Amino acid sequence: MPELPEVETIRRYLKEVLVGHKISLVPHLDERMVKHSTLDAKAIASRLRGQTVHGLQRQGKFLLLQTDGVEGLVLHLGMSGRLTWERPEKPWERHTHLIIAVGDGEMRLVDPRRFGRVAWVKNILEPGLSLGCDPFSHHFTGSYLAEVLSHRMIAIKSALLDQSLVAGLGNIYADEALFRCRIHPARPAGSLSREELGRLVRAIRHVLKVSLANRGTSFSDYVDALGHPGDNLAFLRVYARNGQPCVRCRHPINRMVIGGRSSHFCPHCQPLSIGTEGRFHAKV
DNA sequence: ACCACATCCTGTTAGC
DNA sequence: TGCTAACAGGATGTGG
Repeated sequence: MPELPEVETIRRYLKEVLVGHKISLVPHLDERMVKHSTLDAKAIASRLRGQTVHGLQRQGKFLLLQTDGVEGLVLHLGMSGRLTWERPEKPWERHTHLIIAVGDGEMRLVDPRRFGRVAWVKNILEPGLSLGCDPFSHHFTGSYLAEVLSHRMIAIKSALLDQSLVAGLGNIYADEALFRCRIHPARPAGSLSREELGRLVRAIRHVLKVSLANRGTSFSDYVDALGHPGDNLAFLRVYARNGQPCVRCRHPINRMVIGGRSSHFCPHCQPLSIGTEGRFHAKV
């Protein structure tokens, strides 16, 4: 599933081929992908035609296409969405829902599960996505997390998936970050100490940075704008590794459902009981 | 305000 | 072997 590193990898490539070029045509936009939009599919297609692309920004897992004027297009890849750069003569793949023809190529959105979305917004710089801190922003600190998580009983894993708190994490990197800083995913968010929150912030930045350097994790669907998989799968230490030995202590990795999402962790390195880490082995 | 759960969707996998 | 059912999850909406 495309999370921050995957979306950013796609953005970096598409930006180069799109910016400065004119949209000649939007030959296809499936109405079913247009959600929470101020314009319907037809209107979006006719509005984009003839406009020049001025930028492609990212906020969390959203991509923002800047064209002429202050309005613009918001894209989200959902879970199975792929955004690729193709030759116009290449036949449409099954589940192609959006095609934007620019210069001598086409940007295509293919999304079998249709969890992704396309929306036209009145102000592309303030698209109203209600996103929390960018993990790489200097505002994203242990103090920030302490403030937004204080007295919250929600599992820290669920809190990390809440885009209004931290923008860009998904299931893979939430699990990986919690493993790195040795915090159990089911811990109540408000129970984490300031020291733990500081570790968590550094762990989140680390796992995202490593994945970005590897051009993302190709677990099931993800490929970059040229259709190439990312190289980060080999760097995952807990995600989808249930039953396999922990890379740190050889205990088998556990899987449990938290907030309706599968969570992977080492029960030895990430004890649930508080106040015992580093001194005792949790018994549970 | 906070939190749990249902919803959307289809390709893949587990189970009988 | 072949079918069906469960599963996967990002954002949003609902209801407690």
